[in-house]
Amino acid sequence: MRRRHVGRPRADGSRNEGHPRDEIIAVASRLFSEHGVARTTMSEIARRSGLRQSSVYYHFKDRDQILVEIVSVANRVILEHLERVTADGGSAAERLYRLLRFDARQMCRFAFDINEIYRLGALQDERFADFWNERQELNDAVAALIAEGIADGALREVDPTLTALVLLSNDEGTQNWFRSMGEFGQVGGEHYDPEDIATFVADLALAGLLRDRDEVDHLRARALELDPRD
Amino acid sequence: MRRRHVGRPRADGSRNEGHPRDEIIAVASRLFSEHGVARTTMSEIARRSGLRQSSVYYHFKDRDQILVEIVSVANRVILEHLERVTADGGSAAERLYRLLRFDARQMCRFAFDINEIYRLGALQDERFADFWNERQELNDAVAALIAEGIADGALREVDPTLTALVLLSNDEGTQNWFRSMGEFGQVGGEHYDPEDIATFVADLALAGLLRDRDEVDHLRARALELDPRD
DNA sequence: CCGACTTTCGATGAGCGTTAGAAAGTCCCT
DNA sequence: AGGGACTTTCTAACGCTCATCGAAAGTCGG
Repeated sequence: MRRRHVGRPRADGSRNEGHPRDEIIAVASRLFSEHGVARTTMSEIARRSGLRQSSVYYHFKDRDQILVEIVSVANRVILEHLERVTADGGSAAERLYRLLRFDARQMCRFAFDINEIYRLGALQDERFADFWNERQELNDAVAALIAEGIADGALREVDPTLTALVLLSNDEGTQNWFRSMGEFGQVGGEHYDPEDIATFVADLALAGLLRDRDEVDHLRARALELDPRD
Repeated sequence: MRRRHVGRPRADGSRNEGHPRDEIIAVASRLFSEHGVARTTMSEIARRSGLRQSSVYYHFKDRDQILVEIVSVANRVILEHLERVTADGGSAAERLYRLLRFDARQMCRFAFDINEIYRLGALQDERFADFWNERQELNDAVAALIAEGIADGALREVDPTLTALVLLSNDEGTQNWFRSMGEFGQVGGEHYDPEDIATFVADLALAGLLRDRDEVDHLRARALELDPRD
């Protein structure tokens, strides 16, 4: 049994089923996505949540707190997929392909910009600590996958840590132009969707890493089978 | 013959040889780089330039104007290198390798963050128009290089435009973690410098694109010879 | 019905980017 | 040498932002 609307009523009379926190997160997420974090004001977030500006601070300590809440989802989605991929088994190369493709797709689809976090979050530790830890976890997992692939002879001999960093940041970089493409319509008259891009990025990465490059077709087929378009 | 200190003297008595514009650009560039664009205030820029806050507006229309001035350099440096590479001749694959490596190196070295521009500049056209046009020019050039490489049989058959976008954004993505690495010391206990990273990124890209992957060693050797560490 | 708790409000303050107009010099012409 | 034009900087002010504070308006449990 849930209490019904405890607390002072809102000025505009609106009521919110479920936690206002969630409503704020949803609204902020969309605004951050549309206008960028820097150009989104607390007033705007409050207004669209049916609240006065200062009321948002009852639910969140400050603006960055909202950000943290949103971005922590990003890493978590990919880490979850990592677990699934691990559970499914298959060769290291196959798991790597699936992870990279999923990550790139996720980046393109993600409600807003991971790159902005690097700017806003890089300095102020503490609050973003969880984010960076999970990021590190992801990076270690990819590095381990690469090391495994090298060990079993499927991949060329590269530095696993460096390669993991480069591959993950490739995915993030992809988001840059994909997002601006959305705003400007197309790039160079062509249109690409997240599926195409993600698949191509994964293809290119493994074509560069595999000893036997013909293997890529097989990996792609497996990935499309196990992680279909949703 | 140059006039000596026309205009009202500064409050703090400081004098500036050369144009204050250049001083402001230099100061802003460093601050943007250290703290990010979003967290750099006009007061801080002014203070370090020996000016009062509002005096900066005599030299620049607004904050973004300073940004535009700085970032326009980024594309231009790479476009210049493109010209040099074109003039030097060599196979399409060789020119592509050199361009990618230079771009990645440039990104790591660049005083501040290209990714932030995508966020801040994406929406407000006009002022950033030149930046985007030059970016497009670069992209077209890379796509043309790839097309040429496919035509002469050196590269696999890929979509030149899509590949160009992905490769360039890879370079940009690299900057993300390279920069945060610098702040946090190292990543995973390892240390990488821009040369290593850039060379690896170019290696990986061409290993994925070349039909004959053994060719990479040759391309790398040529690139190191023609574009030595500076 | 009353006190405790929850949620929102309105008022307020410090700090930001930006604008406007005055001020303090140099330069050039007579 | 004097004075007007020009250049560069200043001080003062405005409107907007994020954030804090204490009061207010409801529900809940006894």
